[in-house]
Amino acid sequence: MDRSGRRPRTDSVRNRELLLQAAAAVFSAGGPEASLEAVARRAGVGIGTLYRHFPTREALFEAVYRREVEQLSDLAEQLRTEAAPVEALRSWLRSNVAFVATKKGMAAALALAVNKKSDLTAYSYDRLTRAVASLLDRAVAAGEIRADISPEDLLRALVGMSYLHDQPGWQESVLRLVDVLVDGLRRPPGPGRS
Amino acid sequence: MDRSGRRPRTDSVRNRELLLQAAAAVFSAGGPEASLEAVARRAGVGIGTLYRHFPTREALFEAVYRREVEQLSDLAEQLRTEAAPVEALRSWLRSNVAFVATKKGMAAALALAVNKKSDLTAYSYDRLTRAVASLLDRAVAAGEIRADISPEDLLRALVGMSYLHDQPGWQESVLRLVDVLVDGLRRPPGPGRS
DNA sequence: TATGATACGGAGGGCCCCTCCGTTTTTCAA
DNA sequence: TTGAAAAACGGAGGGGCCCTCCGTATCATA
Repeated sequence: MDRSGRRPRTDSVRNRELLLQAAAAVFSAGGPEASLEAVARRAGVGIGTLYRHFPTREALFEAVYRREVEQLSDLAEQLRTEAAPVEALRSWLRSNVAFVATKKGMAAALALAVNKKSDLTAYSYDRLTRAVASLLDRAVAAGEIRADISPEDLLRALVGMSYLHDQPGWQESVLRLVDVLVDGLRRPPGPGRS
Repeated sequence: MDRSGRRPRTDSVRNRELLLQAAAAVFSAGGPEASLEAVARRAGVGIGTLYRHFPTREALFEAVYRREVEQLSDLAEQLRTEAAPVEALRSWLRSNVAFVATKKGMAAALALAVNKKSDLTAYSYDRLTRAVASLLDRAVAAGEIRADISPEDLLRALVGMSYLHDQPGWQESVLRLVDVLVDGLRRPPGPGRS
């Protein structure tokens, strides 16, 4: 704690910055070598220094992401005054997708093993894709829903929406989202954006 | 390999089954104690036996999940002949949500640290939720989209949809799904299911 | 410059991953 | 029934990572 009026030590400030940069680099690369010890090595500081600055894995993650999150927050503010309501919403959602794109490697690195699923999904997704495809194709053939969404896309959207929820009652919200998604599928590809 | 006509050893068959049951139990519980060594301990076999039956973490995961995946696949076949097209699709999607509910603990366990995000999301989601809420509220106020979807739900849906994609070109499919989602939001809460 | 406050580094205990190989169990033929 | 070959078992052990602890080094102030 720096309750006193003392200035923070310069080496402390410098090391904190070094650690943040190293963490961004190491985590973005992802993979198994994304350990906290690797971050410390890359920053050129001892492991103890890393833990003093960021007591938990999550603390480090949060510090690195904070700036980017604020960027997205600012973008929303900007869009709110510069675009029509629905288009502003759509535009922000789209920016968020791009944001996740550049940073998902980092998220995977934090999960330590998330990106190892390529072999797993081979069987599971193939099987489930066939299942959903059989339903999707029939609905499309009946002319009741749009035809430009693939079963893979739909499946991933579904699993993804379920995947991140943790609160009690999350199932209700996912079911509501499923209804929205289906409503969206119902109309033919409308006058899209831009 | 058992290229010969020899019967498989009974202890081998028994241990394989013990391991599958132990893995389901340990992984469902999730948490940090979901190590492969814990699975072996619970099954009452040596760690070497586990690795002989399931050389990789993914092999064990796949074996446990195979039955449940096939169950979902069968359900689709059944629905295909017993319900109207769109309702069959919706119904299957909903069953899938329930399926993920019971098994997400296992998925988290395999990722080793995925469930540690509760503290992380506190800040990040709060910030991003405010951002999306500002846009959502305005669109709702303008009467252009339905009002029963919370910003939290929308955000999680979005992140989730992005989260599971790995193939090149995944961004396009996510963007397409975002369009579907928005189209779905556009109409007022229609004549929902059941 | 002296000194107390602050930060640094890395050794070390614990847990886990995965491999390797001596030991035990099982199958099958005689 | 018996015994030898085949198959499977178990766990020690090397390596890596997590995180803590504390003696040492550095910095801010007087």
